[in-house]
Amino acid sequence: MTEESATAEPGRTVELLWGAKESPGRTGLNLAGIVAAAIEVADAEGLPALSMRRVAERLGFTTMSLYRHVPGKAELIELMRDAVVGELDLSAPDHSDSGDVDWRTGMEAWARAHWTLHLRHPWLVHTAGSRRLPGPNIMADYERALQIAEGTGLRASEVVAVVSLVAGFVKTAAQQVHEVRHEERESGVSNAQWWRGQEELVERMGPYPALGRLWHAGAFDEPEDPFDFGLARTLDGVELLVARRHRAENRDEIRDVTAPQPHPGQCSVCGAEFAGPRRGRPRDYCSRACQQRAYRQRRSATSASAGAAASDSSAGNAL
Amino acid sequence: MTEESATAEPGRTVELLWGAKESPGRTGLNLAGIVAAAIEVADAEGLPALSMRRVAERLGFTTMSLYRHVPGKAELIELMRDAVVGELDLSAPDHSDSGDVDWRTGMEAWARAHWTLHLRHPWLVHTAGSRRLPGPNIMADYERALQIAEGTGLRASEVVAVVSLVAGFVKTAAQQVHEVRHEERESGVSNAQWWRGQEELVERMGPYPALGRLWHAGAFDEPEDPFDFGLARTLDGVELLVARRHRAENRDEIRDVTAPQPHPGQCSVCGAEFAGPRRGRPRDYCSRACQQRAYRQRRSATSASAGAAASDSSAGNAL
DNA sequence: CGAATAGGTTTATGCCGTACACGGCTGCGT
DNA sequence: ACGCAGCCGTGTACGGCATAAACCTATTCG
Repeated sequence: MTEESATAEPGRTVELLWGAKESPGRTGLNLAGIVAAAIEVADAEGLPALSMRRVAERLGFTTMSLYRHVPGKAELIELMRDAVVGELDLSAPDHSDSGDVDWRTGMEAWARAHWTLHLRHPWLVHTAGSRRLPGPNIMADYERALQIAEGTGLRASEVVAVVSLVAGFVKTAAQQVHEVRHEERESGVSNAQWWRGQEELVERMGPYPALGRLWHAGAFDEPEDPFDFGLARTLDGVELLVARRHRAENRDEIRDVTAPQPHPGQCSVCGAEFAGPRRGRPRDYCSRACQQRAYRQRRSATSASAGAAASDSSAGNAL
Repeated sequence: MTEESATAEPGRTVELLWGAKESPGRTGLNLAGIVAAAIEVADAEGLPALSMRRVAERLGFTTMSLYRHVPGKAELIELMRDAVVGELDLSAPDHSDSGDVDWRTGMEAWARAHWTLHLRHPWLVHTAGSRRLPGPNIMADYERALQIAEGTGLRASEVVAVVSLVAGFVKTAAQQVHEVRHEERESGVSNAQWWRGQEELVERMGPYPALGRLWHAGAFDEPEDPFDFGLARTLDGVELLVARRHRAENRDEIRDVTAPQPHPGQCSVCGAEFAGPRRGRPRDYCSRACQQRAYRQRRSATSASAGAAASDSSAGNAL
């Protein structure tokens, strides 16, 4: 998986990524052509099949000729990443209405755009996304995501974390789907067929009661769409945080002012709206059940993470 | 990166994973030793440094000797996966209290256990997790996760999706952290240092206003812990779904969750219209009798519906 | 006109996974 | 006791990989 990065001067690669002049009239090899050919190979045959040889052959040149234009394979992949991110449409920033409208629809659109990108270029999930030298397209895309996430009104560090979370989710979902697809292709057995074939196994060697129950309930016959399901949960989770923050803010304001108003509330656990008491302290939860849930949640949040988990930071990757 | 899997009979590998007898008295090479050595190499030097040669050297044998015990590298990695998952502690099933207590703390514990596993074995994120031939430890762990997720009371397909979501999140979070760590090691520059070095860049070539704002707000100096933050959001998202389901059930299935409805109601059992209370929670039933009918109905409806024809499906990976 | 330079090529090095043929050992049926 | 089969470790070899270094040739520029 390559893994090695630019051994030479970093200035060279930044020039490749950002300079991008490359007089277009030339006849022979050029950077754009190499990158395009590499993307074609990777799209068609996967990252492991991507080699300098294959790219050079496709272009009708010798292997080593590529090295006149690209420092090495790692940099080539970096260039490929930036190139495909350039396919994304960054338009529809916040065109109309109010300024910070609806971070959620924006975030969802961003996620879905990346999702289709991953479907088009399966090899993306196997690339590292180095913090070093993010190309211009990647930077623009990251900026876009941050702008959207800023609409949540969360703290700066949380905004960044939200973008990482959503980007990470998309990547994982793509990974999972491609895994299944890859195995289907390789074995010629569709996933459904495979699970059906496992029926005997599941039933016979069944010290797996839960798996058995779920299997019999059809969980694997009519599965949830992993992307839609996961994205909804993830954004719900973010939205809940946002709602809690807003509530906390508004609470202060309202309390300072003359309070008695029939407080319509929004449950800080399930988000449902409910009619609060007309006087007295406004309720936080729509039901005893949600109150209990919140308690458990609070309790579990106190447990420190066992792992060392270097506190050094970890801003890292968007795409 | 290998990518190829068992070209030979699949029966062989399943035997390796599950058979595991391997009379322990033998002096020479054995499967367990090979797997252990491979794990040591991968832990210490990363997956790309893992080669059959390196493993063999560490054991004092020739490269080809390994092939007497393992069909190939792909299978060796599969064995490594299963072996490290075996390190997990599957205890604390649902020891006490009521049956379905607190899926959330269970799920969080499961996630944290996997998190430390990924910190201990960074190469895990680069392995595929094939649906074929999951080893016994992986199966047991998956079963465990499903059991926990069943506590949500969600539908079968959703339970599976929840496990995939959480497992995927852990993997992604680990990936992001290892990426950063790897680059730090490689470049000798800590992440914080790097971002500080970017200050000029961000400011100078700043068509990145959001990035600039967040940077100045210290988002990258004191970032959120990506694991804790993401896990909380993810589980919040799931919990929201659970809460909504409970509310919907209690309220009797239909009816929009967000619409509290004006007071005059229509009995959801007999359909009769009736005048509801002028304030407080609107009633769902026109009479105590209908309420009771609904209860009985709900109780008998516990029987699961049989899954129809199998669609494409996409169950996939846990770990 | 001479020299520098950019672009493409050739050759070589050292990794990698693994196919294949071989040899020594051990145990079993005769 | 003998032969033979099977297991286990070995040696050699092949094709593929990234890439370092030297080389060859036009074009360009002083």
